[in-house]
Amino acid sequence: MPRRADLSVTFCPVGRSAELLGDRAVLLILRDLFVGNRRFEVIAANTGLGPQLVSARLKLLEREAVVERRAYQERPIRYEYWLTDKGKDLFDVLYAMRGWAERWAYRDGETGGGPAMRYIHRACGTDVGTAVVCPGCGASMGYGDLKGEASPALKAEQVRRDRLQSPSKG
Amino acid sequence: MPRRADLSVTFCPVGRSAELLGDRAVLLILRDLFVGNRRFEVIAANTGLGPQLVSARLKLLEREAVVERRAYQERPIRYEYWLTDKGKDLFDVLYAMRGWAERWAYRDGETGGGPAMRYIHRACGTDVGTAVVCPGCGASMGYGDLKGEASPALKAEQVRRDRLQSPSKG
DNA sequence: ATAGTAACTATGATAATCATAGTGACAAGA
DNA sequence: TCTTGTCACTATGATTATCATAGTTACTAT
Repeated sequence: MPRRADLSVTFCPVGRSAELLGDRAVLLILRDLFVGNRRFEVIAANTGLGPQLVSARLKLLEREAVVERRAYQERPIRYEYWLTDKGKDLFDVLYAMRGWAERWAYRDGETGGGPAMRYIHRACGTDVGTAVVCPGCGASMGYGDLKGEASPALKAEQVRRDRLQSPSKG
Repeated sequence: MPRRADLSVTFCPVGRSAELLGDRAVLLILRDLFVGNRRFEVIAANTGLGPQLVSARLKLLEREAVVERRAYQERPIRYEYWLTDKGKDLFDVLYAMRGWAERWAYRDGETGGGPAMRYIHRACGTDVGTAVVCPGCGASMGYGDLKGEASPALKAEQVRRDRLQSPSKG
């Protein structure tokens, strides 16, 4: 990122968040981490970002204590990236972004009727739509309380991405 | 922005939002619009962004129907930028960003004890902290239901910014 | 010895951002 | 009329980030 005026160090909380979140690559990587994609190659493939960008952003997220690198095997040593508590607490932001997109970012019928991604409140089983408070039981919901399910259109896209990455398994 | 792979057209709702919101300038401009800064020069000064960037992003936001340009005077013709309904609906995202920053982005005592920005639920007068449901009356809150008040530290910073822009009024 | 896998790093072209300066249309005062 | 001032931008050239592509490292499996 280009060097910026020192207005970048601000007391404004939105400004502070924007330093980290005002970056497409960061948001896409966070999305993947929330969905459970923890490995470098998977994240790179699913976000469509080049490996240098993924590498740079994961390092940034680690430095910011949003993400934590854990070895999942020795010999050859391989790592996964896990959200920390600080990272998991970004769920509300991503969930709000998703809600806005569901309401505004699709043309009619583009997703085949329903939302692009459905969320079910684990505790009571209701489809929460884009609400932040469960319309079924009234509980407020955070990370872990919701189970996401991709629409057929989104699932199909994910399969296409996998094919692109490993054509041998076609 | 550099040309990207066509993975940018995705069915993933977070991905769609990220196309617009994954940009520091966009987030800072939106913040200003939510705070009530609607004029070009004020936005440029308060965000610390150059006029070309502000110009480019306002055009983008207008194209995306998030923002609407309205003349506030003829001769000489001058414009203000107003959030549309689609724009106002981004409040939840910015509010979630603010909440995360309040919880994680400040060192102890940096803001002088309290939050950088306080929000009061207009309907019942309680300080909502970083909650999405009013801890006083239990109502869920959106744009317009909350009144923001900057902490002394943040206010001081805004004054400094004004001084920078118009030193004559020092 | 060869091929494969996962997590990266290196390179050069392209594109975005920055600081700074300038433009156009008008108003207000000397 | 001439100068100064205001607001909303546009223009320019240097700097920096991103992209596509290729290569590296360290192993395992055949």
